[in-house]
Amino acid sequence: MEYKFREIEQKWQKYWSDNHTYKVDIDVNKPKYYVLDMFPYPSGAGLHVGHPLGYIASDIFTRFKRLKGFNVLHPMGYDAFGLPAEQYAIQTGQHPAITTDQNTKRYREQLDRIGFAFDWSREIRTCDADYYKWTQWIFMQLFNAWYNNDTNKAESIDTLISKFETNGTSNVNAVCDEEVRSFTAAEWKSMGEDAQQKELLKYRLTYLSESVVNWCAALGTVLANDEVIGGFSERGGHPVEQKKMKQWSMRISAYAERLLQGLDTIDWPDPIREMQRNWIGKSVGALLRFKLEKFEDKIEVFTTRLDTVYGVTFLVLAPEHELVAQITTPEQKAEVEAYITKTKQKSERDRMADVKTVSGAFTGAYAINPLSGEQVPVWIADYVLAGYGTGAVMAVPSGDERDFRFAKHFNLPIVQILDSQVIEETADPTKEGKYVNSGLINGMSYDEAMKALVAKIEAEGTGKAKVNYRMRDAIFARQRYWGEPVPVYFKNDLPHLIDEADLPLVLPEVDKYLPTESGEPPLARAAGWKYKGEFEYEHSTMPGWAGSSWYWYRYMDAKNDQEFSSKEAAAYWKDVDLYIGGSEHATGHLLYSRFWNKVLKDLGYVNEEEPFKKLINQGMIQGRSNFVYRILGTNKFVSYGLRKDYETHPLHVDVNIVYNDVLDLDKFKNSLPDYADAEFILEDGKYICGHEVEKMSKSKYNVVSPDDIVEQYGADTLRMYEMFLGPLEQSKPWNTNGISGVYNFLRKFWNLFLDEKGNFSVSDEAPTKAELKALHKIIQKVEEDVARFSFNTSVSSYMICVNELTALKCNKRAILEPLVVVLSPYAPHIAEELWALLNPGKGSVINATYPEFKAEYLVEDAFDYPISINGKVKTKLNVSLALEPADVEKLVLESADIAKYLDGKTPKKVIVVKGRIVNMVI
RNA sequence: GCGGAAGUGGCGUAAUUGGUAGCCGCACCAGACUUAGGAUCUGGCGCCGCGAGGCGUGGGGGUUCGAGUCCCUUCUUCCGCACCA
Repeated sequence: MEYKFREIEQKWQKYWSDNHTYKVDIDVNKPKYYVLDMFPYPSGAGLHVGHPLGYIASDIFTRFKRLKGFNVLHPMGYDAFGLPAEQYAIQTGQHPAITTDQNTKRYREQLDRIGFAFDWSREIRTCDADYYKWTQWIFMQLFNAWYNNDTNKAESIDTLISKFETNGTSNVNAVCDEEVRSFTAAEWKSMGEDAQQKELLKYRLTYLSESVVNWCAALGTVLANDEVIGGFSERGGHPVEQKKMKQWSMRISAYAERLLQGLDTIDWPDPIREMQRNWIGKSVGALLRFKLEKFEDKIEVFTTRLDTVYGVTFLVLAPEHELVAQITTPEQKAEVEAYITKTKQKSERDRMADVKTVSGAFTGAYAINPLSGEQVPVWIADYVLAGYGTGAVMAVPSGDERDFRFAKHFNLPIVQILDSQVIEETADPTKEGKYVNSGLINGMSYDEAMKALVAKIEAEGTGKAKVNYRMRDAIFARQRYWGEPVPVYFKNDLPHLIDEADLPLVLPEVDKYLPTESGEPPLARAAGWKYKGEFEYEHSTMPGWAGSSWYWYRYMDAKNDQEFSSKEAAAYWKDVDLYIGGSEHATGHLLYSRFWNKVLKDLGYVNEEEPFKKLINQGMIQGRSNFVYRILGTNKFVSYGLRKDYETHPLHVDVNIVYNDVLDLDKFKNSLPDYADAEFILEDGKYICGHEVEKMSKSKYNVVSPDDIVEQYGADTLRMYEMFLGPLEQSKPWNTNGISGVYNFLRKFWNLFLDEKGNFSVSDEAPTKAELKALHKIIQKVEEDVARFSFNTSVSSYMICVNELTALKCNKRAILEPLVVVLSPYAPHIAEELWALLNPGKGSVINATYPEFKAEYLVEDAFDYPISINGKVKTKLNVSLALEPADVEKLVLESADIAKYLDGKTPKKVIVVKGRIVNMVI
């Protein structure tokens, strides 16, 4: 009876599907556990061997938890809206729904072949109207909510309206747009419906506003900040420019502090939490107003170093600052305007790349330092960003390097403010020492000075303590076709939600997936697409992150057509216990999901403040490319070791026709017409290829498909080998060469269950001590490894166990049956087959119980002590473990064998660590 | 520039509390077998050395009876952020 993995795997995959083995339901008698994978975008290329890495790990964890008695939710679905399908639709005219459906089916086939324990009855696709109905519904909740700073949570917009009706704006402490009006209750009531709606829009958690956005002309859409990398689009690498447009946004900035605080409560990798902290960018400082000379207006600056205020020798405004035009003197006008023009011409990228060059222009205006009363000139410079803080800074050249360079360049004064400051060559940002040249705070330390200054500015009304966040509100609209329609129509140019009863607002058909001639998004093409036949719908669609910002709740109750998820389901499944996915979503999906989750919680729909308790980032599987070396100008290829003797050009060769870096010459000749009559210079009769680690990609011919591996070695081998490659979090290259070791292991494991004639046979004899020890070692090891997500070390340990049992010729049921259960999370197909042979008719091994570890089987009575001298191991001595250190020392000193290493000397000191080591100092 | 992660045989890696560095596997070498195979089995395999022995976890220094592990310093690679006031 051979190990026929193809038959076995097909058989059990069918069994699982027919018997709904992995379907789970709410069961209040069992503890819940929720294991989630970041759901994939179903691309046309299908899965390569790197994609399932995280899914395999989460699957092992799921199966293990089930064996441990948990009710485990482990669903899968598709993040199916997205740009690639739409770009393809533009090229081919084919509806993106069709290609998406094809790709999804292919993904499903590929996933099924790997033998995952997904509950497919809960499958979701974000592009299904049944699903996006609820994405639209959540959008409506955000539209109908505002953030109350007094209660520190989102509330229904109704509570804001009633505040307006009773007291106007006077008792409202909200997160809102900057240019909100102040009004009394009477004024509010007399405002008129449209004016009221216009005002409310400035408070809603999702709102329409004129703002500067990242516009990508090549993709024909705006992008969120996290979709722009170094001035180029994340997808496609097209240039992105700043443009002022009316756009939907999400008021994520309201949650900045809670998003920051929450990071301390979740078990996530430090780098991800750090990236989110940076993205949120909290800084604690103060706002300070400088009065302008000759004008009524004041310049407000934000500073984190209020203590340096006496070192201010000039102010700098962003060139876009609203006061620039007003305050510029006639003499300086030409220079300032020229500078502004020059800045505008520079792209975002140029501006970022060119950090070294100092540039700026003097406005001719002066402002008064509110603390020192000194007059300081007002400049403009592009190192001050319009979008951060107030768009104006107080320049302290002694303490800030940029200000220092600016002052040197334009010959502005530099004033020392701390006695310990060294400012000959460069700025010194120190907080040490006592203040000098600093009026009020002379002689004080940093802490004293800060206290005194904050008290002073708040008392005089020239400023206040202030916390600033770098995170901006998130743009929530794309001028594209393949996304969720926004459930909004326009009346008198104002947005209104459609009736909840009219959900879902279905994506309409269009004749082309391109913008209209007038530059409107594709949805503007939809013929007769009007709300109640009368009102224009919003023509933008939602961004890619909309559908993924709440999907873990849908899995809890995927078929519910009354609610996005029932209260009962949310109360039982609560949150995701383990979330596995790539780190590329650090500041996108993982931040937006936390944001929506908090909104849903504030509005009373869910219970958890944080959606993902533990997060693990699986590493990337890189490609390992192979190369052949063509001699220049010929069709002759020289083997790797001899290539230095010729002038060659390296060419990528398909890794699937190379074995252990040896090229299959026939397959190579057949691979391309050009190669049909290729000639070779061999070494040792073989053609050896070069190799290099690169990204796995089609163009580098290093893509390995899981389908091919499953076909050749089986899914269990693939699963175990992916884990065997190394720690889950680490990036590592895929090299199919090593896989035979894992395959051989499974065959060796299988052979334990066979007699000499190759028939299935296990004995009911009592196990020996050595056999029990081998078994309990692996029971313990796998338990520990899974708990710390160290899946690679388990695989080695299984190998050790099977090597030991093979050497012991163990075929005993008492050992092998528990071993099948222990292996089943990693290699479920072979485990099912053997479990069925051991226990005919008893059902799936997933319903077995993980065997109990008993430490007594691991106890040894003697130990080979390493005997070291000055820390270097010289020999060993077998001593009973019952002996105490003093007795061990005595035996060591008496041993003639050890005496010869002592060189006749008496050790100065002997250290005996029981059960570990003996060290002698001579 | 700032922040983070990581450097161990030819390769992927292991070493859970400071206690025998290199487990497990690949590749390689030698042998056996013969349905001559990208098969299977046995043995070897960190480096230098015939050997005794010496050296060895990116480099340098330190703490310790003892350091891959802790501390200082330095180099390299990868990732993120990047005029953030």
